[in-house]
Amino acid sequence: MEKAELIRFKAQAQVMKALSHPTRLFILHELANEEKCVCELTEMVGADTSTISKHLSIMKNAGIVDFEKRGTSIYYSLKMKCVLSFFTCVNEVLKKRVESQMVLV
Amino acid sequence: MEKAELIRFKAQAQVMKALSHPTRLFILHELANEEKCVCELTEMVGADTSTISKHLSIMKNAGIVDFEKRGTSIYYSLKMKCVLSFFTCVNEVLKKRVESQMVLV
DNA sequence: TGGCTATTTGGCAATATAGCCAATAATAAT
DNA sequence: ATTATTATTGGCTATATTGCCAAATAGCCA
Repeated sequence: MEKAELIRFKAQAQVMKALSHPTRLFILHELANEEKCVCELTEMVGADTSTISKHLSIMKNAGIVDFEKRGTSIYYSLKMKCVLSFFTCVNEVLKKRVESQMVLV
Repeated sequence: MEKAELIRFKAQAQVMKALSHPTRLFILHELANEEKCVCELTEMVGADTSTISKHLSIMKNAGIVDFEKRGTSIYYSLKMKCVLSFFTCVNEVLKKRVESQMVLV
């Protein structure tokens, strides 16, 4: 593997990793509909504010979400909507997996 | 977050996680062209055979790759080609990130 | 100002992941 | 049969991730 290739794969992996946690997928799912502030997401997930803040920070650093300060709240929104298209495929993968498990029964 | 939702997000996260490591992305990239045996991938990556075997196992469990034994070799192939389509978007994310860094200079 | 709410950051402990080596299994070739 | 080749698994250590708490920061309002 070449060095330039490795750098690119690392960068891609970082973006994918930002989409590899159940809570972050939930957040993505919510932001797909409309922007939400940290407190709203915290409430919905039922975790500590700091935990949600860190998840959002990971997604922000990956370039997936954007934020805007309004009053004391910070509203996060989905910056790269194209990531939503991943889930058609991911769900196909899951479906195929279930199907092949069915065969075993 | 509902329980059924959580289960689904966990399953999706597992698939995404299988695509969140530079080496696994390299493997994906190679398998996109043609099937490869573990020894070929090991050679290309330059890691221990056991390391590559474990990476392949993660991708196999996620339902992304398939394998076939032929002789003493085991050939892995890309089962879910749709995952390749992710990278158009991932590269857009990376491009936007670079662009916004450019603005800062 | 002082207090209140919203968010981020640092620190820490628990857990998960990665990668090497050694041991094992399965097939092929001499 | 014995030996060589290919791959998987278990074990171990190093590193990364997660999630809570506590502390710090920032804006709003009385």
